[in-house]
Amino acid sequence: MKAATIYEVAQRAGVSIATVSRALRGSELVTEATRARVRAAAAELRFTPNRSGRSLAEGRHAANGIVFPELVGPYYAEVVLGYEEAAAGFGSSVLILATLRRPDAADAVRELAGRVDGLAIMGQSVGDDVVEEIAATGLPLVLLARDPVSGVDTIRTRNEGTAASLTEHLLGHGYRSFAFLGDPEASPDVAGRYAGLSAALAAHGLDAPQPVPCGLDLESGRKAALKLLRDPPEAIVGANDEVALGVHLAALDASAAVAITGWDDLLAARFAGLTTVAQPMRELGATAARWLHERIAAPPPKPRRRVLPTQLVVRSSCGEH
Amino acid sequence: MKAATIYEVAQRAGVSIATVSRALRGSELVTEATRARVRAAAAELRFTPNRSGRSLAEGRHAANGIVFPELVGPYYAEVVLGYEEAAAGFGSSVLILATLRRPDAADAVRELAGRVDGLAIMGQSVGDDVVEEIAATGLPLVLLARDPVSGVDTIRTRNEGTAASLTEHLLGHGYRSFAFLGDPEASPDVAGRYAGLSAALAAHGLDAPQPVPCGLDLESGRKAALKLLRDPPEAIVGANDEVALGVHLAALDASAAVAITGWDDLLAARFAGLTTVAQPMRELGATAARWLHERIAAPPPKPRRRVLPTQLVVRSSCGEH
DNA sequence: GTGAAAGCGCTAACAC
DNA sequence: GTGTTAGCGCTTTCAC
Repeated sequence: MKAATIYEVAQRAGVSIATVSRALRGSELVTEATRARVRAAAAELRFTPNRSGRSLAEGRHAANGIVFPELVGPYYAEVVLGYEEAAAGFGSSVLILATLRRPDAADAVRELAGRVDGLAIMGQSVGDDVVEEIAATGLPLVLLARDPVSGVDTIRTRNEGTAASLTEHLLGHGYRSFAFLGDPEASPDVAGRYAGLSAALAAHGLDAPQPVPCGLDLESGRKAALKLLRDPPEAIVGANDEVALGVHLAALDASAAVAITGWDDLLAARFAGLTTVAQPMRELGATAARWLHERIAAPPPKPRRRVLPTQLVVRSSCGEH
Repeated sequence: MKAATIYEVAQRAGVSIATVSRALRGSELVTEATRARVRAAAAELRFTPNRSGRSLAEGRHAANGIVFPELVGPYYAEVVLGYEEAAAGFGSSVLILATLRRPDAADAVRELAGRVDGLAIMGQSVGDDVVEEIAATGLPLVLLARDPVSGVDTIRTRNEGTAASLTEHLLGHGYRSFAFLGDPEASPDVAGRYAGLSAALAAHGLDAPQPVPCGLDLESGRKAALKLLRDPPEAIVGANDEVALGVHLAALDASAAVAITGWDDLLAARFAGLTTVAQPMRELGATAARWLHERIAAPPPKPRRRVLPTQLVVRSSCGEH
């Protein structure tokens, strides 16, 4: 059953396609009588305006996109869902794209860019070169959890400050030997957390440990911990909760008593008793959608920057209280 | 900076728009020399074909959609991500839509239907009437985790059988008094789980408990448990992990010793030691994308049905082993 | 208030 | 091999 077009509705209602368009979109320039007739015809034909035709004529997509790196873990899902919720509130549909492991990630992002009125791009998804290229086309953009690119809006969550607080807390427990699991090179978030740790240690006259490069998933954390636990430090700071939970499992297996902290405050962290840092992930996504909406309506003169607050969540994994 | 059109590329390369189209889409009917010239012109202009124009001309969107009810919890996120991964593999973009709490959910789904070549619709999102209406337009559809609708593909996960196994396991622990938290009326999944519990109890000459209606989130589970724990049964079967984890928290608070089970095997379940049932959520989404792809290419004569296997995951929350 | 007609940017017949 | 041209379905002037 082919979808009905505006022509068929027009014919059935005995009017022109222009009138159908006006009637259905609530234009003032139509008698209520004609409008009713058109509505009836449209209903009978189950008419829904073809989106491509409409977009082409209007010159806009009424859709926004979000690009994120990974399919794994609750973190990105939360951001995406916050984004969707806000975008839907503005009447925009949402296109999602996960890039990691796709050899053609840049192409996929370019293609996506052609389907939307605005795009949110998260860290670890595609390089700054691609971001700059797309920004140059004039497409409204907002960067999430990644370093700013000239002229583009950026929203991040606080890393350094809270990492320092976290470190202070661990120092308060009396720990003096630390390990950091995560690769500062791989992500600005991780870099910020490591920097906060280093700064706080330095403030106490302690040297920062060499970071132990480690993927941001549970299994990577567990494996990295297996080695580390042969000669365990007093405290292990994971770059995120999944890593920390992996360490937690390894420590349980090895019956090792070591303080562990994470980052993100996943639901699982609560049940593992993991000391961690809560991030407003949903709000991160929602703010992105809102900024994009504003930028599409009226580009602000200057690119905006925002750092959302994060909060230390102390549980039992960092030691007795 | 306005996006370049095919006309500008054509002019710059000194060819017709048809040649540009052919050259860029890899048609055989173009000299390598012209192709190179066109490519160069396109690159200089940062040309990306306008998606609406292309869709309109091709009569397809090269995009699929997925509709799910809620923004909360890892369950839906997993399904969506499985869907996205598979759809991207087929060259389809993915549009997502969360319906719950939106008064205009049906309209949003209709609108989405007009943007895609195929649509996956999950349980609890919109009613069967909307599904039937959209199915009638001929749009390829696949239903996820919900009761079948005439003529439409459906994929579910096994509930009854595994719920019975779970119940047998609890009976094996010696428990004879049970409570079920969840509303069978609200979801076919919950209904199936309750039915499996009832059947297994009946097989042992036991009456099924009245289900305790309860939302599918942690807080609902916790609140429902608060009442229940005044006169606790030996075992509490939660309709999903979030509910069960809520019960778990309530039981900890009340220092109540009661067996608890969930459903979904969230990451948190592992750390709470929750006995639960693992569902192939990612595969659920991926299968949906695959079926949609197949149905768009060539509609199968009969609607397909599939029930994906689920697996009992025994941990400590159901008692000592 | 309503209709005719000109695009929006692209693909694909059809000519040459 | 390449160009011309007719749509794809819709919105929106411009006439009447």
